[in-house]
Amino acid sequence: MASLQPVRGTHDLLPDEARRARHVIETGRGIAERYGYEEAATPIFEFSEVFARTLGETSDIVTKEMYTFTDKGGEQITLRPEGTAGIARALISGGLSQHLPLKFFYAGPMFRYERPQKGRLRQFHQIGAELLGVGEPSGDVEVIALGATILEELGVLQHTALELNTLGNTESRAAYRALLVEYFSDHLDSLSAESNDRLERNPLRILDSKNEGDREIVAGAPEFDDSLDAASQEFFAAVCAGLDTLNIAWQRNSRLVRGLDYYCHTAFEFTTEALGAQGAVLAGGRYDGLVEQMGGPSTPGVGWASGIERLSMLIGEAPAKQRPISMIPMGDAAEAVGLRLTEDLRRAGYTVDMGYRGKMKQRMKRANNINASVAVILGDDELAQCSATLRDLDSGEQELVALDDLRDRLEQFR
RNA sequence: GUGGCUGUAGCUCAGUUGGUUAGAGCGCCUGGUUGUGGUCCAGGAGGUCGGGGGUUCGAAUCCCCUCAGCCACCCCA
Repeated sequence: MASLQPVRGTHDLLPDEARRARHVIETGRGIAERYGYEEAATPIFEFSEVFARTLGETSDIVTKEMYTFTDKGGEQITLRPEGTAGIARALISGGLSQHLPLKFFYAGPMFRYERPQKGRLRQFHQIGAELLGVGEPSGDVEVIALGATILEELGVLQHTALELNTLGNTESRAAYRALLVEYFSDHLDSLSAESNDRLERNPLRILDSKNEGDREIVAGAPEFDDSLDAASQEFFAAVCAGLDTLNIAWQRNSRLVRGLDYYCHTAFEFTTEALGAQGAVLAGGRYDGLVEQMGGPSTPGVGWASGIERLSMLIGEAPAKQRPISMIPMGDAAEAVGLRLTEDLRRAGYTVDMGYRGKMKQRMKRANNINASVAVILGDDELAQCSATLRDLDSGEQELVALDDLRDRLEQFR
């Protein structure tokens, strides 16, 4: 076995898998454009502070998952663990606030130092969408609808369920958090060690604990809805109503919380059973406080991200490759003619393969292996008549065609 | 980061209580066909049994360490 292993949690995208990833990205990009989202790309590394400040000092991502290093200039740099912070930073540093609302689509690699598992990698890829400058619930609806449409187009929507929750506005969230801390503090001894830890850092997370003992205690915890003020309730109701209008099925999950500090109001996840413990396929929410927290003007935002590898695992086979035409010259004279024909056809838009060596049998075999639809055979007999033999590789039928007519005759094999 | 399972040819796997040159199917290469693939027949190449150390006359097989994948926790995409 090769002693050269890829770095843990990374993997190669060989053509088969690359094609699937490309299909996911192109589908996402195409649909995002119909919704008015334009592609944007931010650097894959930023000053560490961009993530540390926005994701929350106590979040898991910041405390243990960031790939951080000091560059040769002494700067603290971090490989991006997610896409939203970079977009927000770009909004501020590019002075884009005066062009709001802005609608961005992005695709690219993300990095998190985690223990790898199926559907969980250290370098993984996401597509994502961000809507900036829209504080209305219709923004949430649009963003979720975009996600649903992409999943549908990829053929995976039926394998997912949309879970929806609200975290309320800042005031409601703070009030609920206080109630939770008060409640759980009375049960400190019964809570798991992990949840004790969470009480300090992110008490909402306890609601989502899978620990049996925790669940019993959680069952008696205060309900989020009781802490929601009128404005927050109204907002959530509007989002739900919008989804209903669009016939997007959803279910309330009052345990659904987000790990990142900047989320408020809507939180959602399209989840699946098909990926083991990694249920989230496409997830996001509203982050009205983020841009301001980074030092920019107060700017509402809502968006989501989706794991390309996870989507790829759900879609099965990628669309079929283009079937090439196989050029098969026999001898030096034919080689030169074949080279020229191949180039002409390629420039005319055909996909053409011409081998670099080998006897006819080997070249035919290669034509078969690459799933060519037709072989163009050029030998002395053909050249003498300024013609080529076309062999239909599916039917096995072949015919002599004048070189001048070649391009037209190949039209049916495109 | 914690716990568990796994690791034999390019791929999927077999390998009997430790015993001689580690096997199969698929794939790959060559020939049967001086210019005809996909079917068929014949032959061939390819493995330091994840890596390192140990026990033993002898290790793919037993023990320890390590790396990687997978599963659960955690977290999420």
